[in-house]
Amino acid sequence: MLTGDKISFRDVKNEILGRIHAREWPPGSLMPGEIELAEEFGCARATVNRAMRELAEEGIIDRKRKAGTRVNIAPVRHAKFEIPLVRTEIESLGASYRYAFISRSIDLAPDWLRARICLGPDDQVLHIECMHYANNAPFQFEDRWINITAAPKSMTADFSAISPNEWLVAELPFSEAEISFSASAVDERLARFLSMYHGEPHFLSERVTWLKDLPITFAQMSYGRGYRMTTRY
Amino acid sequence: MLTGDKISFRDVKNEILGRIHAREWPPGSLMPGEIELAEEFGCARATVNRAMRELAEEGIIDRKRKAGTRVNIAPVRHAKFEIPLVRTEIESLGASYRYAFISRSIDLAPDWLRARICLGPDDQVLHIECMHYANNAPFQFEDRWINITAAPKSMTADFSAISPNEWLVAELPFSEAEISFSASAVDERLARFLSMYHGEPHFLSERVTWLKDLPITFAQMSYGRGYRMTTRY
DNA sequence: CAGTGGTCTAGACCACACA
DNA sequence: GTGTGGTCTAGACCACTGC
Repeated sequence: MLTGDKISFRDVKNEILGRIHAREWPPGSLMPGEIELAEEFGCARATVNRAMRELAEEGIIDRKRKAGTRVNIAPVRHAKFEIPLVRTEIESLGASYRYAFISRSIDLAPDWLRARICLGPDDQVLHIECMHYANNAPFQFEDRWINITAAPKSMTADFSAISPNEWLVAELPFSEAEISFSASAVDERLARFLSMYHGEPHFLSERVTWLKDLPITFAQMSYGRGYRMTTRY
Repeated sequence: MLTGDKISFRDVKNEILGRIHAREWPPGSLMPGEIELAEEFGCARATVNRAMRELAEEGIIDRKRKAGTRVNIAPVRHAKFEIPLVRTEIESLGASYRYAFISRSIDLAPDWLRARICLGPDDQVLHIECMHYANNAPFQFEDRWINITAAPKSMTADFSAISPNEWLVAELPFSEAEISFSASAVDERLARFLSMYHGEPHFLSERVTWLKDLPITFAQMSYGRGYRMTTRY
């Protein structure tokens, strides 16, 4: 367990993980306190604290004041997915990126959108459609709605040159986002843009972002054939 | 900014975030060092360190020794998804859970599986198929392959009573997992189990887990109609 | 009320990466 | 080399919560 002369919080973490895996501290059981472990490992309590805090963040253990620390029975695993810019995503695949603008319009927010992101009946939205290509093959169709009240500057942005995705990240910080993934069938129009068949399954990502309770944007990203989202943990 | 008499790492974090949002430290710029900030905020360096470390973990800033800390130009956002037991997932929706065993067999690992998770040509696998229901409606079809070499105990488990999902979580720790999501069309057999139409899109989740380079299990989870995976960040 | 984790401090040394 | 972040320490006080 010694990697050097001093005990690192990583050593402590690994040792604890090992004991949990070895069922030395079985799921549901109470682990020793920080002070006790610090003495056993010959390190400061802060070191044990950091190790255990990280394990708690990862969902391996559960900590409560006064009650102590327990090994989680069903460790709720967390998978972390990176949410990059489409361009970054494509370029990191080693492919060339191309952006294509499709349409732009300004409308009263349609009812379904008002309901979805809590807009008033008189709020106007900027509606953009565009495509993202990887090596000139259709990669993603972006259907973007921007709340003009929250982002008046979007009116003057030139979305024929820069994608709304990229413009928003650069211009508008957000405090909160909701993202969801599902599978859906492409309709006839979408099928043409993505070079797919009408009714073919596609991976759909929907995103809403807010800046302090003020809805900024709603987007539907439809991915082309064969897209998969992968992560390790 | 003061929440009490002492400066918390949360205060520091919020203050830094505020300045980044206000473009006081624009994207790509070099931020002051830890010592300087600690002096400005009137707290210890460790406090600033923790604040900045968390911001770095969240992808907001980028830290390098000697080079200093910079605001990320394109903050790579991370979305965290919980990966619970199917049962837990269903119950937390307020629905009743039911498990149904379908089939069990022991075979030489098929070629596609050997290639997928790096098995030898003579390795045997336990193949289980089962269903998970929410309020008696089809929720998920689980197609599970277990590496017998890595998990000999699985041979004697009673998978007609407990789902492989649950058995594995309880019995076999893993050190690493890969998970991926995609959209696919249901084939004829799957359609019957999920009460869907042949060719209908469904959300597909694939998972591989390892224990120190030793592949343990591969699973395909096919979700029923309308499933969506959602998170906030 | 008392015990456990949560956090802050002040100081120290180390490791890495840039010049 | 030298400066910046990375980490450990020893000690202290606080806050929550179960008894």
